[in-house]
Amino acid sequence: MAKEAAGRARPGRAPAPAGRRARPRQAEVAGLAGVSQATVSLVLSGRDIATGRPISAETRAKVLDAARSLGYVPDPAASRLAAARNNLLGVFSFTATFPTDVRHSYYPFLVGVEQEAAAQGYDLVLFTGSSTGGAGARGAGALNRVRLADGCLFLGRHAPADELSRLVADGFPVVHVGRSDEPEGLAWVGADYVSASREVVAALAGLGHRRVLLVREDDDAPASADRERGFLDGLAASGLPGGPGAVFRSGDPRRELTADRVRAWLAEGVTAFVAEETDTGAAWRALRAAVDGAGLDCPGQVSLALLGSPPADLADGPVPMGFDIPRPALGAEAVRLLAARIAGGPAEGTLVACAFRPGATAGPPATP
Amino acid sequence: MAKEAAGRARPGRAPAPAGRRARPRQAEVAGLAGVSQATVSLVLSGRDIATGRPISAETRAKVLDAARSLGYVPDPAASRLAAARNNLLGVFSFTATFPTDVRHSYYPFLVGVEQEAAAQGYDLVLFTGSSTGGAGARGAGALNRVRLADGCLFLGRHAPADELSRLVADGFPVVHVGRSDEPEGLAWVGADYVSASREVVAALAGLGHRRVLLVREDDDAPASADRERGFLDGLAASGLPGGPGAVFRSGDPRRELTADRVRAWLAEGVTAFVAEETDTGAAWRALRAAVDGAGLDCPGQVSLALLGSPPADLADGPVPMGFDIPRPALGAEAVRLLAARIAGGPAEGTLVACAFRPGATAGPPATP
DNA sequence: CGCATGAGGTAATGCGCATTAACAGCAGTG
DNA sequence: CACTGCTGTTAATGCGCATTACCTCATGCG
Repeated sequence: MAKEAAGRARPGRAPAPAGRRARPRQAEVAGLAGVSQATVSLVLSGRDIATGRPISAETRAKVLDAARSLGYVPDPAASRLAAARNNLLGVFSFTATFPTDVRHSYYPFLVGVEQEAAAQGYDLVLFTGSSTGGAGARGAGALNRVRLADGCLFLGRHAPADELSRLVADGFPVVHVGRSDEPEGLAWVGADYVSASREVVAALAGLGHRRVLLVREDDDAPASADRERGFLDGLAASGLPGGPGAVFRSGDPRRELTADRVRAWLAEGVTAFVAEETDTGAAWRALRAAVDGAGLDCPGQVSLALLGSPPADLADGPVPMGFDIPRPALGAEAVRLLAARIAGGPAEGTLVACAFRPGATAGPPATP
Repeated sequence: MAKEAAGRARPGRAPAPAGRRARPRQAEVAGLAGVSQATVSLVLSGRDIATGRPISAETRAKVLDAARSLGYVPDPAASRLAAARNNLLGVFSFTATFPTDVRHSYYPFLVGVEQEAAAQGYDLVLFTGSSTGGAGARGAGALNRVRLADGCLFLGRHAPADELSRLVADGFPVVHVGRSDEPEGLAWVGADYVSASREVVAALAGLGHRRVLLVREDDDAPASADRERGFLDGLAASGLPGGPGAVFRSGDPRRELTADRVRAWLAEGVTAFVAEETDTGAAWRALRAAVDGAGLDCPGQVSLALLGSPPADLADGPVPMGFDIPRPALGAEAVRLLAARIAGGPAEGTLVACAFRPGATAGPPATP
């Protein structure tokens, strides 16, 4: 190449967006220290020692002095470009509820996610519109935005399997928070609803209950299926009657959960009710409303349990028997798994145990 | 491997960190579409229309199809390096408290930030370790990480002015949530504590109170200073006695806020107390404890007001007179300002009004 | 017919850093 | 004394994208 220093207009960058200048680069540090840019990079990144690259103490000192005196700070964009990774983890949520509700289920995860991400040296990218179910989450290919990060966490009961499978197939590191078999090869961390639900039934059986009924929503998320399975397992383990008659699906307008219906169940010998928790808390609300409507005393005349934590707006009532989902722990575990996947680890599923909560809504069955 | 092409061994990057499948780049999109990388860049950035570059509709379509089918997404680091922008907004917090506390002050902002960011077409980067005061926040130059984003929001009462001023001086777009004069030229959005506090005092004066006392923490954040100023302004406007005697700084062990002290003030003619809100809620807690300890009825014997919203764990008590900080609105406004700064706008300060809350802790003064 | 004009696109370049082959010096060996 | 093995440093290269100078065709026009 010939005439450069001459008056040739050169392509490439424009003359710098006014105001943004003055940041010293490694090249300038190198000039001041009288070494090459490569040496500066080696010294400043400490890669000289780590990789057995020998750099004399004298050179090190010169470079460090020069860097300090110029106030050098590395440009993260450049570092990340050169290193082919950006230390960014994505967070994307499919929970389509308004922010006020989301606050209660989404944020506890985030607490754990953030702590563990910090521990692993990652920053987080929140894909906007995802937690609010807004425009950002819509449209085919919207999920592709997440490829910007080194890997991504997905939250929510109903993940779009087809969209996800594309990412998984491409080998993009993905971890779903919540058990999921849908896209083959998807890594996930989930709460162990089966064991936890079984434990709740066992506790009720231990109190003397012989007929227990599950109220669940008419919705087929894995989380609901797991609770039902644990519930039925628990009945079987305690020798109690199971089968379809032990499960009531609410949500259907023709099968409303009314006070009358509750009275009818009691007449049939049911002494305890178990509701599943979801992000809306609908099943638990309906159950409580029906029991209150029937004027029943709890736990005097009827025992109640909730397979999860009560929604925040019902927090003032008596603490229900049930279990707590360790959301921060789940978030942290998800980050660990994701970091492992980014490093080339396998796509496995992990269950995290829930904590049993005795509560104050269950007692011995009433003797008629 | 046989010497490819020209047989020259080439330095530069290693052959990609095993397992990490390369994200599609513009070059691959170009290959699939049968055009050059430059064309892809032009089409995908929409720069063709904006700058009057002519690109045929046919070519546009080919490029867009290819990009979609490959799931192309631009590399933020590369965009940033080449063009100095990547549609990412940073969020960094200096509030160094444990997550449980943070939950109540940090998250409401985030709700507004996320909504507005989505509206403006930005995704968010949460710099980890910042809100938890963890490793990520430590060390000089830790703030430099935020340069990855196009601009950054800073939250927290005590921003390190020296670190921030470097960013500001370099022309990096920064907005602080909370009024701040510290680094010259720092843009901020803040709640109008002065007006809101004045309004609370006016309300008390309107009820007939003639001596009102402010309980504040021994801490010199702008937010505290503003409340005090509004309080004193309010006293003056209503012709009530102000001066240092109207303000009590708690926090000092020798000046504890005790029941006895409260009784003494009442004897001196004080009939109402105002406490400032901070992230810990210490002043309000201390005041309530002292009043309760003195066995005083509120609002029968003494009126109370809180310059802010009550901490979540005290939410069950009577709603205090005071004002609510519109945190989501503040967050949204901060994003708008930041977007404007990125676009080259001025570094201004903006005040957002707080909503007066009548509450149930203030009434007419007791007649002795 | 010769040349300007414009449309549609491509080649070349660099952003700031990390990486590595290659080179320069310099002691020890056979 | 050529040769190998070190140690310390540098030149060259590319990461993925944005930018702009420069091509190549048609077409219009005096």
